[in-house]
Amino acid sequence: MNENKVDFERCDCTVIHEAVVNSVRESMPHEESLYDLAEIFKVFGDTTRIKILYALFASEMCVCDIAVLLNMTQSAISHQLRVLKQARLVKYRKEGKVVYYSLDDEHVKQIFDQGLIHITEKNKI
Amino acid sequence: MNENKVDFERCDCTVIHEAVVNSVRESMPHEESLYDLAEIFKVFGDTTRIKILYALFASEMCVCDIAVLLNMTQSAISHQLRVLKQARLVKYRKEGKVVYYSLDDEHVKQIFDQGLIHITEKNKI
DNA sequence: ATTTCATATGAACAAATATTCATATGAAAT
DNA sequence: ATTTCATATGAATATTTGTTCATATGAAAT
Repeated sequence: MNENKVDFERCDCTVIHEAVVNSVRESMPHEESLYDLAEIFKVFGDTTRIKILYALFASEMCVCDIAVLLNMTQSAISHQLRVLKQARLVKYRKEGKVVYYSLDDEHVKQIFDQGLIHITEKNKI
Repeated sequence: MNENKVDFERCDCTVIHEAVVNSVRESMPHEESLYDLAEIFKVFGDTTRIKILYALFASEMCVCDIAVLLNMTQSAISHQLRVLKQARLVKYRKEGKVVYYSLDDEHVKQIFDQGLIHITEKNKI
């Protein structure tokens, strides 16, 4: 009796498919994994950082080089490099005053390529 | 003379490697592609949307089901579904009052998998 | 030692974004 | 026709996030 409908307080509507919800719930990855996944994509979700990563695909570069290339402030670039560093997407080496940044992840290119496939797929209406 | 150093107004430092900058500049994709790429990843860069997409990996669901599953407001889910719809990541079909959402992109899973590879890679210190 | 210069960083500000709340829409049932 | 209910949506709010500005750091050159 009433197997298919349940009332939850959190939602302002009556559930239609309890069985589906329960089944899907079990198939969901852990909260933490989902959070981490969103965190990486958040890092990729900014034009400046995407540009920096693409630049580093081509060559290791110092902060100032990147700033000139992207026509942005040294400070802005430095802040974004910190984000990329924390996400362990880039690494660096120091040479005197100059700090050279380079890619620290072989998967970035593949992730980007998949993203581009999505774009081109959706654009050919 | 002075082939390796140039002064640009936009950057508050003296460029070190003009040759590198010029070379990298040529290898950069078009501004528009980079923008579009960042836009998709921005969509993936939110826990709620990631959860919705994972739920839809498992099964087509109506808005209310998703709200209950994720323990969130129907309104919040509806707003996020709109974002996913605009990014053409989900599609829907109506059946009376109920609207069923499902995945509209075969690449999402692959993009997520690449992201997860990055996570697990980086977590094994 | 002092100056110079590349980079890093904290605080402030502006812009973007997620959620909530109230309400609209529209289809089915009464 | 009116009510009910699933979903959509606009406005308001709260939070996050990117850039700027001023300044700190630290290494090399003077």
